Amino acid sequence: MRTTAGRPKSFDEDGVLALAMNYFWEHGYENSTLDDLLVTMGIKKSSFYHTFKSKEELFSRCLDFYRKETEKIMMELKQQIGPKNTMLALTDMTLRELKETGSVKGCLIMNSGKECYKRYTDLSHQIALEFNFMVEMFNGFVKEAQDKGEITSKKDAKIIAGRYMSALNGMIVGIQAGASQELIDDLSDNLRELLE
Amino acid sequence: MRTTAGRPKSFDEDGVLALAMNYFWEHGYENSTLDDLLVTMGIKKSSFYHTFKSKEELFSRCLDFYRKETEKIMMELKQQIGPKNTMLALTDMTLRELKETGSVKGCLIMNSGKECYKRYTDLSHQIALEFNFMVEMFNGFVKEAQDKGEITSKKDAKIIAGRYMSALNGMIVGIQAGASQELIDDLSDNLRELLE
DNA sequence: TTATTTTTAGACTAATTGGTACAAAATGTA
DNA sequence: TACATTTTGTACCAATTAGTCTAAAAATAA
Repeated sequence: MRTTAGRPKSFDEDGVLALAMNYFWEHGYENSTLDDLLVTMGIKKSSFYHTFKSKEELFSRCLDFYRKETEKIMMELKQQIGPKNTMLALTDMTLRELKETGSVKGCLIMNSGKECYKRYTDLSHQIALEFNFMVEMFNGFVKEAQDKGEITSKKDAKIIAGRYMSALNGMIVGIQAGASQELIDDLSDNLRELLE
Repeated sequence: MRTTAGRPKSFDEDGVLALAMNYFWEHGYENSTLDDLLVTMGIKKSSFYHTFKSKEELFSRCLDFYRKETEKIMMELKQQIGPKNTMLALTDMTLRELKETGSVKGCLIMNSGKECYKRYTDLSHQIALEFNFMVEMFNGFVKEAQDKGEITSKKDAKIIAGRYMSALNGMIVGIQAGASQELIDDLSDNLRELLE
């Protein structure tokens, strides 16, 4: 199946993409320097620019990678624990991350939306697409949960999904701004109620 | 009342603070360069460093200024339209800003919380204080609104206030990530329902 | 006037940044 | 072998950044 001549690529593109994505996720776009990313990815600068156009293009591909990866993970989880519990798992994961590491990263798409807003128009446009893609996925989850009777609320699935996402993001921003444990506890109760 | 010798300060400290605060609010902390800020404040670099220790200290003072200013405005508004309507005004102002300018800035404290999180520990600590100060203020508003019968829900005021703040921030992040008008409309409906 | 302080103005620094250029070595195919 | 391609290494670049320094002018009090 190898048809091209020359030295073959020694690194897996998706592999380094995953590494870069996690670094971006942890540090944000602008706060990730190219040198940091290169160390993380384990490749040299010349090698990087041979494969990727720029830091921005790398980030763009990471955003896409993130959304696809998230979707894949959620779909697999849905098979195991059902749609409602998969959505609740997002809240649980956030709370567990906070307990175990002392901080929360939040959703890469949301973080990037805020960071790129009104400053990187190309990225913002892409982020809007990824965001709405995720909204659609959540809609599907809620719909399925309603069909299965996991969610008894007769509200429009779109409304439930949107409010849940929004409330989750609100909680994350609150945590990052310094919300008390008491407030965090109540906000997570609220999240669970939203899926009843 | 003037006792000190020497040339008197030609600029009002609160005045330039307000100008800097608005610039930070629009552009964020790191994306506001010192030169931009100096132009905005209308003072020279030497003059700036004579009065302020550093960019970080300026920002710190702006955060404090913002919170106090916000509180003052909300207190005044409360006198005119009552506590519940004052809280609802935050949502309305956000929606109006979006309609009129095509974008939303969000709350400076929240924005800064995200930007400084795990990176500027001193600022993060201060932001947590400002944040919880605002939470307390909102609690007071809800309590008063319940006493007046503007809010009929018997839920704990703390819970209502926390959920409202969180939902508002969730909507703002959503808008900045590219939420559809349909979603925005529903989230603002939700915000109104939270204060019933 | 004299002492004190703030102002402007401009040059300067040291560090960081994303990105380019180039050559040599490595690793494959034909 | 000849050719193609990727890799490493290193040097470099141009721009941006927060902050320092120095000196002279301006505005006030005593």
